[in-house]
Amino acid sequence: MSYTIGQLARAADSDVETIRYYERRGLMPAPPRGANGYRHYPADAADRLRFIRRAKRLGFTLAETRDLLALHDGAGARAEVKALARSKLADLDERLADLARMREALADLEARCSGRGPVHGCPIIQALSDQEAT
Amino acid sequence: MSYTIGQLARAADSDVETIRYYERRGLMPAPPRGANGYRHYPADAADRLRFIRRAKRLGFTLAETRDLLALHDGAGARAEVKALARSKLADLDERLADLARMREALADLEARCSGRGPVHGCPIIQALSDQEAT
DNA sequence: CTTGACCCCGTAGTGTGATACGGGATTATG
DNA sequence: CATAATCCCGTATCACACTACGGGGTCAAG
Repeated sequence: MSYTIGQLARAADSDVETIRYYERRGLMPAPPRGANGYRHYPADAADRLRFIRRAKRLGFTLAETRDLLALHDGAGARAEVKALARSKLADLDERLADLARMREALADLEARCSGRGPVHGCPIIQALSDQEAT
Repeated sequence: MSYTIGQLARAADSDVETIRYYERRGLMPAPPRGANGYRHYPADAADRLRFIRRAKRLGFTLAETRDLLALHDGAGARAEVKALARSKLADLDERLADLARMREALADLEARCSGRGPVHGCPIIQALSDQEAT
């Protein structure tokens, strides 16, 4: 048996509109249609949706996930998968470093703010207003 | 003397369009206009643009920065500034934790992938395809 | 056989932070 | 005085990942 799009959405804990969106974006292949035009999904379509969700959880964008799926579908070498992973890892490291820098700067300011009295003299506002700093 | 929008953009290392955008978004107050309709900015407008840039570097969104500016402009208590900082700190911590989790999961997978041979059997693809995992 | 659930499609809207475009007025430069 | 630079405005576009809407066809249950 095959799924309708609504059944697939329920089976994969996804959403009809999202599945149609993934089809437009090239992540889900266009399935065969019945005489009424309805999409008929094979059983493994739900796996593909889960694959997409897991890739997203690892930080891959839909475009990158599409590439991973293409690799999964058989075209290419394992080296390409590793390269995608490595590049995403570098991306995550960069974002982590950025966020960590923000966090430290803000934590320092927050610690120095008494939280009492008027805004005037608040070290956070002062730091943001600093004439000197860029 | 006062700045035209272009002079202000140069002085604050910003951009004419960005300044107009900040005005629309309520971060920059609408300045007085000349007879020709041109905006005339006071000298401290450049400080305000720098304030915005610094707040962005600390991770505040434009909407949050608008709130910080309102506080800076005199309305409110220091406690509100500290509360905004704390809440943004919590936000940053959450994003850091999310990213760190992603990073660890992906780093593990990446380390286990030989990078040689066919995609079939690749631990990264296998993890994404796992029937069991959510 | 009607009603409601489901499906189709294309298009528009969301939020974030800008950036670009096009047409028209004004001002500064040579 | 011509021309280049700058200013005005509203609207559109970008990336990202959806989500919603409107209008119409189809299908299953009572």
